[in-house]
Amino acid sequence: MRLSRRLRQERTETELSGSQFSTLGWISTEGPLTIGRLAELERVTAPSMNRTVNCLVDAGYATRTASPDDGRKVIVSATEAGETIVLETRRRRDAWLAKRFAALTPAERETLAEATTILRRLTDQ
Amino acid sequence: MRLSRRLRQERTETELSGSQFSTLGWISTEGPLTIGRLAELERVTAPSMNRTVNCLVDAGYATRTASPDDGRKVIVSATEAGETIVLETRRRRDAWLAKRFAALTPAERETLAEATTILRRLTDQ
DNA sequence: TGTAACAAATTAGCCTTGCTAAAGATTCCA
DNA sequence: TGGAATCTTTAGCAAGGCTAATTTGTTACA
Repeated sequence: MRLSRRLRQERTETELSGSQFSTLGWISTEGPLTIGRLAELERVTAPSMNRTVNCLVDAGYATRTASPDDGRKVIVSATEAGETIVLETRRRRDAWLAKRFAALTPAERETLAEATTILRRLTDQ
Repeated sequence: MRLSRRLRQERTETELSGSQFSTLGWISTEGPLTIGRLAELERVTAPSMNRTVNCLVDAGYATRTASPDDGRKVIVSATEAGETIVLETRRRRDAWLAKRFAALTPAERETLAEATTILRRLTDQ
């Protein structure tokens, strides 16, 4: 929690919020996903995800399309601007972390990588 | 972020929120602290911390006292009820994590412990 | 085939907890 | 002693969780 507050301090005004960026990241790397699936991935309720997607659509970073096979579902895709901002933001955020990471030993970086894997397994249970 | 959302799902209704519990934890283990110091420890602004402390005081888990050496400062201390709930909540939360941790190897647990140390250093810079 | 149950998204409204700006207190120092 | 600095507090805003209820579409079965 404290690390994410610290990272938030590094965010510029024009950037997307944590949830928005994380959600856009999913559809950027996994391809188009439904609201329900995104909610599941972000461990958030469907209404919460719906609002996040609204923000992304309003900002021009994502689009909603009806699912061809099931009219209840909505497919969320990243626009070109969305893909672009994911890459740019990642690059900019990495800059902050990269400075810190540069001060770590390779062994320490490896420890963080392993911890990430373990934590992901814990949350996915 | 996703892990903390997952952990939030394990919280019962009567329990304190994440920020409240974390703040109470500081004064429980570090002893009485000022609002400003708590804000710094939690990486939050003073007004935000002030509100968190209000909640704790209203709930009977903490008390405000004027600093004897500097009238501007306010010392926040844990009440007996506060100390008690920190211990109880920790025990209950640990139960959830403990089940998951039991499934880890000693080496994996060690990796998480090391990662914590490294991350703490990163946030404190 | 018509209808009832179910499923997915959405809307509405609440709460917590960040924030900034500004207002009190109190202290420090020239 | 008066003004700047420091610490807390108040007020008000925004993001982003949540639940409950509504809408729309699908599926199952009598």
